Amino acid sequence: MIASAPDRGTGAGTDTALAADAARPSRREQILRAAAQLFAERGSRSVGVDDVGAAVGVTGPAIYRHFASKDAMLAEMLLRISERLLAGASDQVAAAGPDPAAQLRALVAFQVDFALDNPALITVQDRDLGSLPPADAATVRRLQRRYVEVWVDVLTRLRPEEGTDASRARAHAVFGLVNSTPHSAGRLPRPAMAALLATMAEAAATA
Amino acid sequence: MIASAPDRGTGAGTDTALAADAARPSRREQILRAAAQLFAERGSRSVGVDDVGAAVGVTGPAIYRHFASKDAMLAEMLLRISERLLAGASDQVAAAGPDPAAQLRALVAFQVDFALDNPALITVQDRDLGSLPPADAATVRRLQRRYVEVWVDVLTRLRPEEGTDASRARAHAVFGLVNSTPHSAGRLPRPAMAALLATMAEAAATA
DNA sequence: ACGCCAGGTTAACGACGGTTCACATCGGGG
DNA sequence: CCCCGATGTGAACCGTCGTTAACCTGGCGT
Repeated sequence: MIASAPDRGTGAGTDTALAADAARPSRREQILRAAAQLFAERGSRSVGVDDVGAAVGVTGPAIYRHFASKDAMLAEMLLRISERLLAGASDQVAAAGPDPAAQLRALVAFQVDFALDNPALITVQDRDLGSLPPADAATVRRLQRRYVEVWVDVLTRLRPEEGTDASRARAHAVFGLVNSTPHSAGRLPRPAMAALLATMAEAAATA
Repeated sequence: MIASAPDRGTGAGTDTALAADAARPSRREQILRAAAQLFAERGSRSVGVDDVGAAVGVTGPAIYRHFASKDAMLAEMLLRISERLLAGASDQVAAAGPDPAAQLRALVAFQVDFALDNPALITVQDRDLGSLPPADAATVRRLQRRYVEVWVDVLTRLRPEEGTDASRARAHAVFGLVNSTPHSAGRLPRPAMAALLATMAEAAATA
């Protein structure tokens, strides 16, 4: 496997999902970002390796200097998102104190920000999971499940009279709500969009 | 050997929107339903014509006795959904009287029922639109836009202080919420699921 | 009884796309 | 200065898949 790009020391910069180094992203990161964009627009199976190459100014086969296969690209993409989401959600809950309502607000804000920052990844994640090699798909699904469980825990603590099945359905519904941003992109300024989604999500979660 | 397949054979949730003749679906309808199911599970590009054929007990090329091409299958599928949704929404609004709140409740109930009845079609519609020949894609998008506008009108009348952009974002968010049902399938009994989704959707729409 | 057509079948074709290969290039360390 | 590893290129390989072709068959109208 190709050696990973040199890490920026202690890397103080917060990276948005795929942007490991915003200033001068390695070719590898360029490819991942371009691929995410293309996959989101047309679906991973409709995007050729040549398309991805062209998007970063390189021919198709050059991709194989950085990734073992097209599937490996998709796998890394989805694994990163899942891990980021899970870690982020856990952090938010931990940082929000013991109040479930506060935890929910933190989770919603986190998910809204993530969705607005990474619409392409959001789209790819739930569209192309099935195009992953089974082993990777299983890993991603495990991570996703744990992410959902973070929400389910909070929601169940918030409304103990509902069962966990209802909480799970609620969680999925809230994801669907927030993740609708790729469909209504750009019509509203981002802060207004963030506020609107957060309001709607919290209302739905607690209705 | 199989002149006409046994009647209600396919156990899993059959999508009512594709069931033109529920009692004895024509081979053509069988194919559309099986294809919708497969497309929803694996994405249209990952499903071969042989797979669709096998799902209805024939070989791949037999499909071409009923459809001009694989694309034509997908096109008919998506055109039907879009038309059904638009017609249904228009009817609901017309039948709900002049009160925007009542109209919204009717729209929500309609969308929830449709999503619960046709999870496969819901999934295919927003995943495989891009795999459609451009002409068909344009038509579907036109129908979808008019469907959204039905919602936007109601939402804007309900909260005139918000602009239509916010209403549009709200509409998309509500669609995302309700259409999350394929992701949390079967955990709750259907009436409970319908009630939960309706409650959440109305709360989100009016928050 | 007969022929035709709707609907199937298998085999083959052709295009597309992922992947590999053999070869260029270039920049940096011994 | 030269070798080497990293990176990229164009050509070729090959499997998959949509589609077509040629042939079969069983039921139905006349």
